[in-house]
Amino acid sequence: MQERYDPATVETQAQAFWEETRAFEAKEDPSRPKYYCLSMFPYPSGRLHMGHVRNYTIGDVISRFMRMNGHSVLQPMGWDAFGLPAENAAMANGVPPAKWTYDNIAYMKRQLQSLGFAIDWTREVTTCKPEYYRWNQWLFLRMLERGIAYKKTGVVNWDPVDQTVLANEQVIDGRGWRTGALIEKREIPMYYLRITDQAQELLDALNELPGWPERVRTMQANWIGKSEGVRIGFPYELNGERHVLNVFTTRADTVMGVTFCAVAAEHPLATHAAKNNPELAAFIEECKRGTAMEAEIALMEKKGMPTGLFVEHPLSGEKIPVWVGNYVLMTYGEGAVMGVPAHDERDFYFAKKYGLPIKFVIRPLENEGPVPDSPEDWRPEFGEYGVCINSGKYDGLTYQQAVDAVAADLKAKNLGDKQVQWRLRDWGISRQRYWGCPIPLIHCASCGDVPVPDEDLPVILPEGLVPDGSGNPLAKLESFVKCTCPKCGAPARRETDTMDTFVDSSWYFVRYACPDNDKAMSDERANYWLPVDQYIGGIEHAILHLLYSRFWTRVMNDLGLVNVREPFKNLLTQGMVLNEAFSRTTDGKRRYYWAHELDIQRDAHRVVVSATAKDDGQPVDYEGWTTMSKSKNNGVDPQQLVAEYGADSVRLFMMFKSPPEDTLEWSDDGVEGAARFMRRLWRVVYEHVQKNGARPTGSNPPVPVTDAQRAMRRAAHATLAKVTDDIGRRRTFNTAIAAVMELMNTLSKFDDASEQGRAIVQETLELIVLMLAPIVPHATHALWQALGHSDPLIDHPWPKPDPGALVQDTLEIPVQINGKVRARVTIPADSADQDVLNAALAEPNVAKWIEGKPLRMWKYVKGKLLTMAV
RNA sequence: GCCGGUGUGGCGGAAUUGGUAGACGCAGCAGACUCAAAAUCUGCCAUGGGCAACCAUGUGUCGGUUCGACUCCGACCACCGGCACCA
Repeated sequence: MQERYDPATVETQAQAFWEETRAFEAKEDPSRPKYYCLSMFPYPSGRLHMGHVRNYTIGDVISRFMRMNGHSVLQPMGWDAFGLPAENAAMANGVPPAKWTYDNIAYMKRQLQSLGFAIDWTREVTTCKPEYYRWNQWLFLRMLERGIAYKKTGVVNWDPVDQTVLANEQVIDGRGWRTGALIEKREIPMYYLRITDQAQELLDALNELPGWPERVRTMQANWIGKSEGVRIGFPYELNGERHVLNVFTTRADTVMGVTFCAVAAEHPLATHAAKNNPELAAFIEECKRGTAMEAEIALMEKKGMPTGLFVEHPLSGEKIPVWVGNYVLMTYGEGAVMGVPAHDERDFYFAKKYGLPIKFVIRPLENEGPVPDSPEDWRPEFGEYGVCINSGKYDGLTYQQAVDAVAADLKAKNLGDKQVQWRLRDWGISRQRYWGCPIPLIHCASCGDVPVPDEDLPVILPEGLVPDGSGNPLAKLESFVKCTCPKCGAPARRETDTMDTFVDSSWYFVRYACPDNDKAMSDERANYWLPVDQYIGGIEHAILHLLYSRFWTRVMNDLGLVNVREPFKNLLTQGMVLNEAFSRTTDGKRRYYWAHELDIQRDAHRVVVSATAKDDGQPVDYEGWTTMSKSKNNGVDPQQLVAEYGADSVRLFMMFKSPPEDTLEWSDDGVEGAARFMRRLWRVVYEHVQKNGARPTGSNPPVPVTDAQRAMRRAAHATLAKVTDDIGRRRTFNTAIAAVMELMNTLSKFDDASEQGRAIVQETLELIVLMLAPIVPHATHALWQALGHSDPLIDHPWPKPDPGALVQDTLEIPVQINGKVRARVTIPADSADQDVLNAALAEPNVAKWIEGKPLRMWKYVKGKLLTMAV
């Protein structure tokens, strides 16, 4: 054993050993319980960022821990390799997305290997390779056959200058990121997957996922958004024909308070009314400008304009004006809403703004006073449930009674009924982009949309193109587009849209089980490994990716391709890694600065006071803590840290800094602290081995004879019990590491050169090495050998605490009087409650605080504390 | 705007089921070792009062439940994630 801890040597040796013994290759071993530990695969953006390091270290700790606990563990890795950044890089550098992507993959793979993750690289999956994405295409065709995939129009962001569809991310303040042109919404044909058919099951099954965080289940449930209400039809005549404008509401009890209806700008009624109304046509055009992003629409000023058309109130027969509202979403329900200004806040302000009547039809239950006449401002109680008033035959009914009565009356008139409405929309998978999986369809003038026959799959994406920002380069590549119709043989055109990259990531975890199968999408090996026992990834994926994966897995299950319906049994959502960001905006363009490009002034609390750029001395803006991202120039390169401190110190620091589900604020301080701990651990083992020799404990644990020896052994085994629980159940690696550090501090103070003392030191060091093995696998691999063991640590069984070592004879119990600790008493561990009280009353400080006052109550919480009230 | 989350010393965090607030680490201060530096080791380290024992205050803000609240309830504030074409 070397005297000095040299991470570079130790890590090279350990990694060479794992490689020689092919230690990371997962086996379908029926004799052991399986454990599938999956981390969300990275987008190959260039280099690993700290979020990846955090994610994959968590996965590696769990994998190695489960392996030591006797499981056959699969920990795979792959690349979410299609996507927009490759096209952006291509435009910036003139390099095809494929080359850029494969170069990045090669670099990032080396980085992952240098961090010592126990990944089975024989199962590597890359989504931009035909042998992977052919199965996207194959399953898409199966969905088409079953009507799960279908075609309809969808709304996209249109850049009128570049004549191209933009992603939401490429729209900045309503303008195209490259052209600066005002963005328009545009409707184009797209392919959709009927995820809404599964809405009820996707919602119900959330209750069967106890291994998922509550917050993720809540977010998904709200996203699916089941609401039970009433569909209400407002009849109207148009060109002599009778039509019905359908709206959905959860407040059918307020139907007699309707004073207007509002439709989306894209609604047929709006289009009709605009024909002879240039002012309205202009307003509709205005509504169509701006982005398709829901968040921006929600923040817009609510605007409207009357169509001049009226509908009939289905119950009162009143004439109700129809407005166009920029806040009405064509995608929710039927693109129309009823307006009840008296009982809906948004309708209230809309009515105030445009002088529409406000009719109160609900009185709050507890309020018997008069109904407000024409209030200036909205009050929360207006929106509460109550009793119907001014509602004719419904007067006096409560919420549920009124809803039932209104629904029944509407049904009788054939103008509505109770209805379940979902917030969830079908999944649009068409992207007007080059770097993605081609949608396997052929457009024939006579046969229509014709699926590519299975034997012609995969439709291969040509890899050499370089997009220029003016639309999809595939559409300009005649050799790709020109083809013959598989049905009639006539010349035809190939679909040039590609699939949403969420398709790629919706089933990659299946393919890890059988990446080499070129005959089928999945096979029996998938049924051995699935479901994923532990999934780990960023909280930002809590809704979309996880919901799509759940949906896709159900489709595969229905087709008999996998035998699970839920892909992920347990989910750990790690928090974001944050860093400070600095930027300067000139001429509307924002530039982000690296910290090393700045002089940063901080106050005594290390809070940034000001910052100036080194190149021009001018101030830059401090944006505070935000997620590390490439665009913000605030990422930290793990490679530099690994080179300086070693992989183990980086891993230790990432696990110690924060609990895995919390955000992690990056700081350079602390990696050094982790390295210090590693050096100290190394030195303690070295000194012990030098002094006492390496004599493995074996099956006969040391027998303590002194109190100090007993205490030392108890500390070691109590720590083991805690660390086992922290890693195995709680997943709080930070507290596990803290406990080991504490044990190291205790061991440093244990100075005992006797035979028993030396054996206890040996045993404690062995336990420390075993407990840290999943977290810092390289150094512990070497230290295990130094302690005299010849078996590989990676497969050594996880130790169990010795119950005999944990027994305590006496306890120190805090004594509370009126909720404040006033003394501590030392008592035998098996004391009766009354004896503990007597011991406490004998304490001078207790006597002082009681001072003859009678005890109102007292209680001994066994082993924890004694409390009394006077 | 809607949905979800977070808030504890100078800093990251600990307190697992309502039971000792501040474990462990970072930074800082003091000392030891050294010709010196680095490395290492020891001690101190919420605020106010006190020589000390100890006392008071204290977990974003305001209020409540309880013998006892960081933990439960209500209202509010700030920040973070998601909002369907970033991944």
